[in-house]
Order: sequence, then C-alpha cells, then structure tokens
Amino acid sequence: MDDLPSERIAAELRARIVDGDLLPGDRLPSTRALAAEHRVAASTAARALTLLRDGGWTRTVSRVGSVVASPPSPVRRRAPAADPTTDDLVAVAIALADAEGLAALSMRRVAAAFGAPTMALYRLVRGKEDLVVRMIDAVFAAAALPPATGPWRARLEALARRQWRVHGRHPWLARALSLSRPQASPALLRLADAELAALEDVVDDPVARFDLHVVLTSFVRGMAVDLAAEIDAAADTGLDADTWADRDPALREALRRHGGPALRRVGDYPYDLQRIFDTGLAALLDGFERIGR
Amino acid sequence: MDDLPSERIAAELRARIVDGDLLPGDRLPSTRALAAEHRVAASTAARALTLLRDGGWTRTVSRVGSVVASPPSPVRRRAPAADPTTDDLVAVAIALADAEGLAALSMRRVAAAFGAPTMALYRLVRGKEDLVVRMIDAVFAAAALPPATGPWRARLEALARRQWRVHGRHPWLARALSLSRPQASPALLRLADAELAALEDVVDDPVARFDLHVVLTSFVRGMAVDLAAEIDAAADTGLDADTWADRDPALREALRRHGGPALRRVGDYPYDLQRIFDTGLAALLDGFERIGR
DNA sequence: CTCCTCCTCGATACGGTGTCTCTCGGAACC
DNA sequence: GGTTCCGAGAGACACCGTATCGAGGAGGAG
Repeated sequence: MDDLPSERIAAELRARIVDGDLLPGDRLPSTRALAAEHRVAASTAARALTLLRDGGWTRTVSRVGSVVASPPSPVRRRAPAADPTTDDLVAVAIALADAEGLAALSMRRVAAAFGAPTMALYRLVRGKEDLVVRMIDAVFAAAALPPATGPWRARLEALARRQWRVHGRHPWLARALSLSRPQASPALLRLADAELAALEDVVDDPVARFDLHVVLTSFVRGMAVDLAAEIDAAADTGLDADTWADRDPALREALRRHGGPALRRVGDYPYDLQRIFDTGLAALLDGFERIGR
Repeated sequence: MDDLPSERIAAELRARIVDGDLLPGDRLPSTRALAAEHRVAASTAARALTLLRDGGWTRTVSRVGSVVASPPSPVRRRAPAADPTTDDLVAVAIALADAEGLAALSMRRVAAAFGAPTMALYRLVRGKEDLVVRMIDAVFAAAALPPATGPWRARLEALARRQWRVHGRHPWLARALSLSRPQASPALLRLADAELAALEDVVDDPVARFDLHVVLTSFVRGMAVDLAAEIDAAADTGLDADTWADRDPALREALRRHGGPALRRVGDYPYDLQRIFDTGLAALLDGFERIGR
C-alpha cells in the first residue's frame, strides 16, 4: 500500500511529527529539499506534502512552505477534507459500468466520461482498485436498510433480497466483489451489522452467528454471479432465453454429448433466476430455523 | 464460438462434406482459392483446412492438397485426434495460476513456461478465454466422482465437498468461474448430472430439482470467493490470521468507526472458512430435507 | 506593481496485456 | 533442381494502469 514514493515520504514525515521530532509550527523540508534528499522528482515530493496537508498534519503557509499543524482535533481528522467531487466520479464510474460492464471500466474511459484528463482521477482516488471499492460501497449505500423490527426470518429475508436487488441493478457488482479483496466498506459493515442483529434471535453463540452471516452473504454473492452472467448474456444476444439450453446451441450440443441420464431427464428447463433465488433463500432460512431450535 | 474466420470456413466445408456435396477423395479448394473466395488471409484459410484435418474430415495428399477422408469411423470421430500437447499446455497454465494467481496468467507467461513462442499457443487453444475454460474443466475432471449410491444427503454432501476441495487447491478457480461465462464443460456437466441424480430422491418435479442444483452450486461458488481471498491474503502477508479483524489494521479501524452494535458484540471472531462452509452446507441440506418432506 | 517562489496540473512515457498480420525460411513435388 | 506451397514466429496494434516531469498559474513579499 505504501509502495508509492510519495506515500513513503509522507509516512516518514508523519512519523517524525508523531515522534515529536517536528513540533507544531516547525517548517517541513521544502519540495526541492525533499526531492534531493530522496532522489525523486519534485512533483513526487510535492505530492507527499499534499498528502500530509490533506490528512490535516500540516498546513501551508505562504512564502514559507509546509508547517506542522496544531495537534489535529478529532473532528479534523475524522473528516479529512474529502474532495466533494470524488462522489461524482464514483457515480460516473457506476453509470459506465452499468452501461458497458466491468471490462469497459478503464481509467481512461472513466476520465473521458467524467470530463477530465486521465491523471486527474488519481487525485480523487488512489487507483483503480480504490475506485472499484468506492463503487461497491456506493451502490450498497444507496438502498435503504429495511426496518430492524419483526421476526428474524422476515428481517434476514428482506436483507438478502435487498442485496439481491442491488446485484440485479448492477451486474458488474458480483465480479467486482470477487476480484477485489473484501474491503472494509461502511455500507457493507452496516449491512453486516443489520444481519447480525437479526441473527441474534437465531443463535446465542456469537461465532455461530457470524458464521451464518457469512453463509447468507456468500449464498447471495454466488447466485449473483449467475445473475451477472445471465444479464450480460441477454445484453449480448438481445433475446433473453427462457430455456436454459436454448441460450446457446453449443451448450445444447455439449449437453447431448456429455450430459448424463439425470441431466437428460430434466429436459427443457425454464431458467428463471428469481425463482431459483427464492427457492434457495427459503431453503437456507429453513436450515437456519432448524439451527435455532 | 464460431467467430473466428478460420472456423467459419471450416464449418462451411464440413457442412458440404456432410451434405455429400464433397465426396471422399474429392479435392477441397486450395488455400489460395479459399482465401480469395472468403477474402481472408492465406494463413486463415490454411488454418481452416488444418482444423478439418485435425478433426479427421480430410487428409492431406502431397502435391494435391486437402482431400476428403473416408467416412470417419465412430472411433475416429470420438477421439478427434486431439493434439496431445493441448492438455500439456492446460496443465502448464494450471500450474502457473496455482503458483502465481490468475492475474499472472498472461499468454506470454504461459508460453514462456510452456517453452514455446507466444503465438504457438493459438494453435492449441482458441484464445485466452478458451484456455481458462479448459483449465476449469481440467481441474474439475481431475477429481473422481463419489459413488452414486447411498442416501441423497450423503451424496450431495460429498459432491459439494468435492467442489469445495477443488477450489481449495486452485484459488484462482472462483475468480475464473465468475469471469468466464458459464461454459458447457464436460466435467461440470458430469458433476451436474451426479447432483441431479442425487436430487431425484428429494423432489419429483424436474424443474425444482434443477433449481436446487443451481442453488447448491452457487452456494459453493460463493463460499469459494471468500476462500480465494483468504488464500491469497495469506500468501501475501505470509501469516494466516486466525482472527478476522487481525488480518489488517485498516479493517479493524473501519470496524471501530462504522461497525454497529451487533457487529461489536461479536468481538474477536475466529475466521475459519472450513467451519463456515460446514455450517452453511448443513443448513442448506437441512432446508433441502424440509422441501423433500 | 513587480518579482519570485511554490504548487498544481496533465501530457507523455513505460511496461505490460491479448491478438492479428505478414514475412520469411524450409520442405515437398514437378 | 526449380518452383510452389505452407506453417511458424516476430512484430505491430490498440489498449491497459499509473509514475514522472515540464510547463503553467496562483499568490504573497518587497
């Protein structure tokens, strides 16, 4: 994470401030001095200073340079001067991914849609992975949490269906979730909290409770992969095949060649993911009920 | 699937042979003639002829060109002279993905590991997606199917655990499955068949049966995404964190900031995916049992 | 008002990706 | 032995994510 030279330099300076080596009011080394000391470009050193300023560690004093700020108040550090347009950027990226899929989500294309030069994105976002994580958080944050009252089963069902609907609206989501390592997204944490609260009525053991939360989430995510495939298969072919095997002749052929007797006995299968999701969710919650008893 | 010009041409010629338009011993159009007729590069036309020859439809006669072969015996067609090195290539690719992850799986790197120039891969494999699909098929085909006898629950459990173990051995698999559109892989079809056979003892309605199959498969796949993240997180950090929040300080911090009361009540959570998988599988099969009754 | 310092910005560059194309060397027949 | 043909592989192409660095503007000091 701290692989960028600018971040390495910023971290080092931050350490000196924390250690008391640099006191409030002290001047930090100038951009030029930093550049020479660390053998990096001046702009790299400048970005290190910017990072510190954005973090509230320093302030810039005209004609003097960067100066260690007064011990940052908790409030200051809690809201690190988030550039308001970052949210706009994320919204644009979501729209692009919705329209053209995750594969089309390149920094250059997002920048074009955003009306900014490519490298301007890197001032709002740490990199592509950061952008994707913010997109994930944003789509989950957009839908309101269902009320936290009533029987646990109804609450869990509502929560699962909420996630399912988000996946339906944003087909890229399942792939993004499986590509990016699980992140501490506020919206996802709120979701987890709501699920855990509902699960408190199912099992007392907190570990078992969390296990069930992971199970439910994984189930929805697993189904969402199918949903994503379904949605952009429909987008590709223009028609959404009702029947599984109709979707593509190669599949039907392979089925004929490699499919065993049980598969053949199924015959024409009306492929309807919503029905399958309902079935699976009901089965899983039935299982939860049995655990509770 | 038949998007490549060479395959389109091969398919057309194959159709003419099947129709009797071209009889055994007849000369096929020369490479040049095909190229001119279809307005493609000579090498493309040549590849079409190669495809036919590899499929056993034609043989090459010196100084004459391609000639329609005698009606291929069933045996011949069953084993379409599969270039034996394709399997070697897939094995090399699997080893590379196991060792360095899906991100490192580039055609150039596979070619280097395979000891061949990059473009040589394209004679064994249609492209990268084709390679990945073959990898998926290969890893599922490698493990033997459990015996198809005994109570349905034990059979389903064995099948699910088998898939789970495959995911554990090949962490790239979950991501590959979610990236590639579902393919008609022989090994996966055999798996589906076995699951459906076991499910025949659960529900009579074939549609509901297939629904349950999709549910079970999706559950395993969803859990496998977590498994993949876990495995390569462990590979990155070197240590495998027993406790969920220990894994990375940023997560702990986010938990403190955004985590709600229910999340906090969980406290230190021993993160053990095998236990979670067991719990989830048991819950799901409990649900299946209730449907059966 | 002028000058000078500093910083911000974005064009460019780099090392990668998957795949197509085209040229060249060599083998096989007249 | 000359010519024809084919296949192999090097390079080209259009992208990707992002580090770097030169040019430009903003803003305070004198």
